[in-house]
Amino acid sequence: MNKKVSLKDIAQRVGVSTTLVSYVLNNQKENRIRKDVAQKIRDVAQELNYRTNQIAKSLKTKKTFTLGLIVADIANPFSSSLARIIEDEADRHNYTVIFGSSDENPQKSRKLIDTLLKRQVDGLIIAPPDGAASQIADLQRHHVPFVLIDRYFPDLKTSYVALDNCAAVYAAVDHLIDRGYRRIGLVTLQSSLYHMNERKRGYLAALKDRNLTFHKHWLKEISPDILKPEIERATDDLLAGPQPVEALLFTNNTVALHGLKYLQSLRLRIPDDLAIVCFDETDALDLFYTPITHIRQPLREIGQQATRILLETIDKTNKITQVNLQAELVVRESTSQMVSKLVHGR
Amino acid sequence: MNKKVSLKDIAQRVGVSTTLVSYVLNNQKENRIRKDVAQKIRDVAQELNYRTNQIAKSLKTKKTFTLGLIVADIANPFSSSLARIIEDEADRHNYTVIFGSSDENPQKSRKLIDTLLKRQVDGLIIAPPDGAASQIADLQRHHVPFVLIDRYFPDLKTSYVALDNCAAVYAAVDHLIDRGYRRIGLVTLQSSLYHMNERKRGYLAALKDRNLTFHKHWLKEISPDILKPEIERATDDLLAGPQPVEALLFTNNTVALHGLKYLQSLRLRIPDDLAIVCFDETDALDLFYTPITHIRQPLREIGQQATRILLETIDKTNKITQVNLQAELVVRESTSQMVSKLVHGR
DNA sequence: CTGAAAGCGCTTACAG
DNA sequence: CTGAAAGCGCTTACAG
Repeated sequence: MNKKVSLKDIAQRVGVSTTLVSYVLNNQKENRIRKDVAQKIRDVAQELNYRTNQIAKSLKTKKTFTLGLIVADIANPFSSSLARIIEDEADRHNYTVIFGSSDENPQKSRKLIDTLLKRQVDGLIIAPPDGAASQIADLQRHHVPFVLIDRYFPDLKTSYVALDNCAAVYAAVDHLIDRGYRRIGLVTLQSSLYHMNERKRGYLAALKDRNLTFHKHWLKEISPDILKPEIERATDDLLAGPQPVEALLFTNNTVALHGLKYLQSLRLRIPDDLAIVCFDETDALDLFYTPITHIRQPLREIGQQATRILLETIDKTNKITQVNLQAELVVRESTSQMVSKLVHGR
Repeated sequence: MNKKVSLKDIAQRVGVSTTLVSYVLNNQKENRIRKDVAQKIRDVAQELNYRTNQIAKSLKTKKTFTLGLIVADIANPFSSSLARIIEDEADRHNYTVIFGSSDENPQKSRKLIDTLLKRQVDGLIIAPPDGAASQIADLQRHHVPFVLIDRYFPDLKTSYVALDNCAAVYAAVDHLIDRGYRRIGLVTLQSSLYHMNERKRGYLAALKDRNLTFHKHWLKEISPDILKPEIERATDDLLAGPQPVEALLFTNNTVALHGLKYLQSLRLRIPDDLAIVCFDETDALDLFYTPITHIRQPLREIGQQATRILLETIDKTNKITQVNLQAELVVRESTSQMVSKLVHGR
């Protein structure tokens, strides 16, 4: 790269001090600087194609205007949609974002936090993986500005923006019951993360409140490592036997994707053979032949609020803000009123 | 945040110079430094939880170990999949990545380049929007290390990693003709970007080489701003009249998504009523009731090669590398052998 | 209205 | 084997 032009270069060219150049280019002390000198400085800066060295500026001001974002996997549409919203909101405040994917792995997440902190990001937005509670507690202890998204640790008093996952699933199950379904299965991920437990809790609570006895084989907890085969086996199980489930709820977009794919291959008729609700809204859902009832997270709200809260925290460091948002149940044909099995063969 | 600990803090605590601390922590001059002193320094660094200030280091070394990535839209799975691959490859070389979305807008792309350069990224990976040729030429003139991905400007001698788009579409159309289809439509985006033109060119060349006369109403060029209604109208057009098309090719993932959605709503039978080929592979495709023949880009290759080429360029600045990769046609049921219209009503 | 100087937290050529 | 000192490119309190 060509030697970059610095304040000093401009100063020499104009015949003033770097102090003055700095003031002018930062629009400071405008009333105390001679108009013609200021203009000359601007002209030369323009002419030399000057570009602030943000690194040098940051070293001095101790502010990088950079945010660190740690998601589970930027290739997952849930993460990348959030990333886009955060990017835009950050940009609105002249912040830039560095991202990293943790792959739900606490070692990776720890390494990412370390890397980002070395780079002096002004704050972090983190979707923490299972097992990251201690790292988060560390951040807190060292007064690093951060806000959690999507997941959080109820034992830790930190800022976060998350969904009321229990209520979201509760509403979905309630809806299924309203529509006449009684044997309702849940396919979810094995995880000790709070948000996943909440989804399970919402399911159980809804069944209970409607006086449906829960059969434990209706609840399938899948290992994330061998997602596909396990989802297929779980689905087979749920549909086997004399009392197959009549409705199925998938608790996130990955599970839903593989689940729906498998149902497709089984040539099951939705909702006649099986009603379906999916957690998360994805473009993919639209291509399924039956429009799918799904739980829509307010992604824009999550991303924007997280960014704003983080920026506030960066300014005055002691505030903790916790935001719980409500999901929206988007009702489509995959949960139409149940038709008795004896009749539906039309 | 707590006052961060610096080399000086460690030096004072141990009673040595910062010089020594710097050498030890960077594993330099190891043979010249007393083992016990080195150990003591390491211990104290550990104890104080020291973390290098990468900003200060960068200012001195003029290297940030940061890459800038400009994609069209990080929320689009094509971009985010590439981002993930680039992230991993960069990480393998201890680089971190800052990203930004240009929304196919040259003003945004220019602003992003400016922001990233101010932040002293060591190099850029860019999927340039239509109209960005001059900015790219500027980068080149100022010897900024960069490599283009997905798109490039044939008039500019720059590094890039891209697909042989013409061959990709040619092969797809050829395949359709092999399978008995004669009236083949193309739905693509209005764009003067080379890669999009190449897709069109591949389509026309394939028809020509197989002696099929091209009817210009088979080629629909859609405005990206009003994608959905235009795709619907284009599809209607192509299917109307006494000579509707028998097969349709969508030239990218966004067009494909909207196109398939619309076909779905029309309750068209694929491939009986219409054969389909989509450009780009997405999870979404798997949910369509007929498995879709599609053009698969070697995303891993694109992302990894782009990253590696950029890192090479950063080291020795004068090299230009241009990589053209071949797509793979993944044949599925949406392009099964054509059945004569008179017979297919079984 | 303007500038000399210190300092942000590192690295590193040089001297001893 | 170790350290004093200069310098990366900025900002800014202070002096005039």
